[in-house]
Amino acid sequence: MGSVREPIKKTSIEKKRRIIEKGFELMCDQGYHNVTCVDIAKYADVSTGIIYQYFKDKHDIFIAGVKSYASSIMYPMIKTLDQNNIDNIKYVVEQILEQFIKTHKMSKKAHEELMAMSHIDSEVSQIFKNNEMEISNKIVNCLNSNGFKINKINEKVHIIVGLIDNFCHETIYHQHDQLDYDYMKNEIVSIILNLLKGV
Amino acid sequence: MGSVREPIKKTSIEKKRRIIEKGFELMCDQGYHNVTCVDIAKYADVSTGIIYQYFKDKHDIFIAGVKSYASSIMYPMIKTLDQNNIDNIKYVVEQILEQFIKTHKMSKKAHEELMAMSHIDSEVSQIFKNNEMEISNKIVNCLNSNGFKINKINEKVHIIVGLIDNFCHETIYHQHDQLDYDYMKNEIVSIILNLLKGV
Amino acid sequence: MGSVREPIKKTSIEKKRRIIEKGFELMCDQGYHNVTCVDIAKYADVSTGIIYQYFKDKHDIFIAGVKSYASSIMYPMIKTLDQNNIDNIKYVVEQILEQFIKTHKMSKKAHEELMAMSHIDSEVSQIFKNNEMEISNKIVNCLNSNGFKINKINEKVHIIVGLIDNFCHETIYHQHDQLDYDYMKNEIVSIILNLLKGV
Amino acid sequence: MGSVREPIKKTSIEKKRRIIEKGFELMCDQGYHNVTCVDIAKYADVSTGIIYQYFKDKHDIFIAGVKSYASSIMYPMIKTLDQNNIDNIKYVVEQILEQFIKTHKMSKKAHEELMAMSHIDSEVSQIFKNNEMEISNKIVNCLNSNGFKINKINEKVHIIVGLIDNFCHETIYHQHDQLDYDYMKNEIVSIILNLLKGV
DNA sequence: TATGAATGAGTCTTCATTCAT
DNA sequence: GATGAATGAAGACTCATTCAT
Repeated sequence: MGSVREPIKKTSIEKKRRIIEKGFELMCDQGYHNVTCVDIAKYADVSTGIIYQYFKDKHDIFIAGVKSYASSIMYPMIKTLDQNNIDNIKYVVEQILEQFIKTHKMSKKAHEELMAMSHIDSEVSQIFKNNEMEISNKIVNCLNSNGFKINKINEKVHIIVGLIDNFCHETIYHQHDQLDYDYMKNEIVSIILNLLKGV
Repeated sequence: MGSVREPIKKTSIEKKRRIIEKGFELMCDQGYHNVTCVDIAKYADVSTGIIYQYFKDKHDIFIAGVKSYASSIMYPMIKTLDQNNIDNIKYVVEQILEQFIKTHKMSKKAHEELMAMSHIDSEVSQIFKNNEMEISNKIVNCLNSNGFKINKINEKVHIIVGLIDNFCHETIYHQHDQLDYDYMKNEIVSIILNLLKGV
Repeated sequence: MGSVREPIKKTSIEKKRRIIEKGFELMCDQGYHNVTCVDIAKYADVSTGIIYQYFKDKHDIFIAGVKSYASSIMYPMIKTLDQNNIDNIKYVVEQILEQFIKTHKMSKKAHEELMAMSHIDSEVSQIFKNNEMEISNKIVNCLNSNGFKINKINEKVHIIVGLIDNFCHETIYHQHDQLDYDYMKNEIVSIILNLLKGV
Repeated sequence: MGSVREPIKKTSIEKKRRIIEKGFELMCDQGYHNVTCVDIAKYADVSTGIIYQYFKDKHDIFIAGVKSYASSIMYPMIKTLDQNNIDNIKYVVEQILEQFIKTHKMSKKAHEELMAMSHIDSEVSQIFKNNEMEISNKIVNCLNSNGFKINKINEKVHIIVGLIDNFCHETIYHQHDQLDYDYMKNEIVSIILNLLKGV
């Protein structure tokens, strides 16, 4: 009964990595439900059989991809938060906003598919929830260690992350033709700064 | 080439309605991709054949359900906006927020499935985009006709709708254990009022 | 248990006739297997239900059409054979050949479908076999009553009918580009005359 | 989009061959329209899935069968034509006639189904038209290379092939009870020889 | 008689997963 | 370990025929 194995040889590790990378790419591009395991095998240039040596099923590949993707978009954000000692808080907020948009723009299609899946797949949604939590905590810590004394800081950071997220999606996907996005950005930054100011 | 027919007789119209209602219910509950047309037929207590008389395919049923659902959640909101002459703006905002949450709470499962689909199905996303646009316009009109002179009103209303939407989801789905939702709600209402105040 | 009924009222008789005519037309045009009973009902402008009052099933309609068609192509041929007292046998043969081609040209599509069905449907094939037999007998009688004393006349007439049939199909369907059809016709007429000459 | 694949391994080639052979046999026996792909799979003792790896659909299997069948009935005829130097033309003609009948007798059912399909399926009809053309050309070449100088040879050979074809069908399928088939055969041979004699 | 909506068994087709090599 | 041909259960869709009105 073919249970999933962990590859040991270097070539095998590389092969598993390629299945995740290519498989995830394909599923994001074509949609999880529109991609077959044979498609993935072909695209990753491996045999169909080998997939079931390293993964339980198609879903398993996707989850592996999501995890890898999630940490990859986390990484630059965390780096930004770690580097900055917050002299100029406005600058930092703007930078994070920019970074967020940039990261999402890199893979619109992937992001859409992921958002979809996060709504119907509890495993995926858990990964993203954890991610968001981690980012929120990072921000809270960052603020604390920079001497900000903010009341109800967790609640505020949640609102902030939501604002950023929304604006990001608005910018990338909706493209309401007549909206002045620069104005919106400034407004959002100002709301955020206001939240961080107060008691 | 069995093209889709529109029922004329009263019993048939009722049957078509039931397919939409029951089919949508089932798809939202079990997930669009986990439900077959035979399932829908059984659940709606009709034959499989009749489904293909009134709908092109499963997707067609879903879209019909989405449209019906979308207008059903629109209706109370619009009514609230129409009724109110805004004496007490704070009261109105709070009311809308409450309504939004209430409406969504009524059908959590449906909402998740719909959010998922709106990310991968352009037809669904279009319906929601239109919906959001309409609500935004309603709000803008409401504000204007109540004598509010607000600069960049469209942009602001978009930010507001996003804030409401986020808070609503946060409240219903995430349930971050230690967050003080009442505090968050007040904070959001205050941000909104601030936005509506300014030039 | 809806057994087939014979219509009595004039409008009903007319309705049955229209089902045969239109149904046969449609089946010949689109192919027996590509036409549904609902198609036929629509095309004949009757309800689907009524079809099963007058016919056992789809096949039954086709057979009725075949019978009607078969006698309709028989009719002119028989008339020609009846009219002619064979003064000039060559002239008569040529006339029959011409008539045969003309009749077939009128409904190529129908004829193809009929030929197809006659190979796989014993009822259809029986109708055509009877038809051919009748024509052969007619010819034999005609020749006899015109004073021809021909040995093995049945065998010869069969060969003749086959020759005519072949040439007719060749002319209408095959259209081998470089063949001299006029020459072929003359050759065939000459073979026929030769057959009729001998002892 | 599962496109058709060509088997490489020996066992697969054999499997594809069996699908054609058994599928064609079944379709000829039961009738093309009365056989499903599942039937074919069962009869050929393969899974339904594999059928769609090697063939587009049922029709595709049938065409493959027709091609294989067509060349198989061509082969002995061509061999006869190639072998003979025509010392005794009458003997050769009789031999061909005999061969034709024998080949057809071997698979009456198949032949009927094929004739039917050739009337409604352009792909099938094309195969047979090509076949007939090839045989005609073979005969023409054979005659030429044996020193026969025949005017309008193509036209005559077409008439001859038609005569043979007709007689063959008459013999096998119609079985008109009172006809003297031996006499008919002699008559046909004599007509053929007459045609080949003349300028 | 007449209607045409409704039925559901039957077909085609796909694809996650297995297994002989 | 690796392959990819093979499996067959399951889903989408059709249509001859029935039946409530």
